[in-house]
Amino acid sequence: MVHSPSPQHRIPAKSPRFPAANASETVKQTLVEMEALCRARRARLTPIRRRVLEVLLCSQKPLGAYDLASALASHGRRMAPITVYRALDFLIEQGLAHRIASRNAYVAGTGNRGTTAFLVCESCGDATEIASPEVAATVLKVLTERGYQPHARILEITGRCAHCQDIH
Amino acid sequence: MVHSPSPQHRIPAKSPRFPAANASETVKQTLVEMEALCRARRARLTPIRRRVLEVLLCSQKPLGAYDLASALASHGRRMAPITVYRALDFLIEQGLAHRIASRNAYVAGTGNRGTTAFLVCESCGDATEIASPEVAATVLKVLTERGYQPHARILEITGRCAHCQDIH
DNA sequence: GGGCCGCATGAAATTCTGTCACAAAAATTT
DNA sequence: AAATTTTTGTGACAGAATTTCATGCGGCCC
Repeated sequence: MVHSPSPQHRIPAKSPRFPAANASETVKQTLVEMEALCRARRARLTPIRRRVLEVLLCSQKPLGAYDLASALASHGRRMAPITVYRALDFLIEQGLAHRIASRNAYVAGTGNRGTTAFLVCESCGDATEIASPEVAATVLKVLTERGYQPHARILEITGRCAHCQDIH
Repeated sequence: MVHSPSPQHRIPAKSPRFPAANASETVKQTLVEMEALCRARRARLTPIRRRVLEVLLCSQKPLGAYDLASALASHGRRMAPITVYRALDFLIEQGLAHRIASRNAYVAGTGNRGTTAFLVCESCGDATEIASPEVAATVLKVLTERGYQPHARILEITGRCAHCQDIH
């Protein structure tokens, strides 16, 4: 079910929706790398933040804040919204997560804090992070042409992914 | 090369926040044009839809659905959310309005239903519609490269506008 | 130790955004 | 005129995000 053979940023293709504790090997390794990144930056990846990041990493699709809150429930009580949002704020600051505004949802990122682009499938909702220097450069150019400070963060490009074209 | 002197889509620069009835001449004219466009398309620009469109046209900034609901209140009762959203759905379908997802807000459009790009100021929230064939082309290219069907609709580019750089 | 500061967390309430189901009204078609 | 489709109205509700106040914890300075 791999969309294209391009080896870009891909997050493990395991299926559990809210994998709680059974993070796959790949996720575990990514997590370790991100921990290291945070240490290097002197940013504190606390247990809560780590757990939010882990759930995001395990999910192939963008998750809503309340999905996260449910996924991280304990004793039947789901995590308070504010807690989730605070964790997300931190992760987004660090480039470890991104907000997909068109879906009010969040995905794990790569740690890169520059301009990032996502292909969002309007059918299945899947969001694929792509590294496209070409798009980044063009956007930067347009921004400066119009007197905008190049703070461009995240670019969402809506379309229909290869997989969903077949089905429907 | 579309540099600064491009006469792109600009919406009249009058100031009233919720202009209710005092639409400027320019707005009135635009409205007439859009009415004609709808007639040509056999799309029904009903009074409600027209009023929503009018408020959007009069506002220089993106408005939230509830801003619209308040602006269109009568007898102290604001318009029901669903009514606003239904009107917005119609307008968006017709390309007469766009959703700025990063702000949960809406702006008037030009009627063009192709790919549209906006420069969104992260400071003042202003959204400027730009016609940038270059960006559109680049995005299209990337989309097809990845096997995406080129349905790209609206592109939001975040930054800080010239005006806000001075202030802060 | 005791007090202070910065930071992370917890909890409640509130507001904002958006949708669903169903009924009534209006326009279009036959 | 009757049937059908489209639009609008109403109430309830889920989901998204922020505000406000309180608590706990580690380090630090005296």
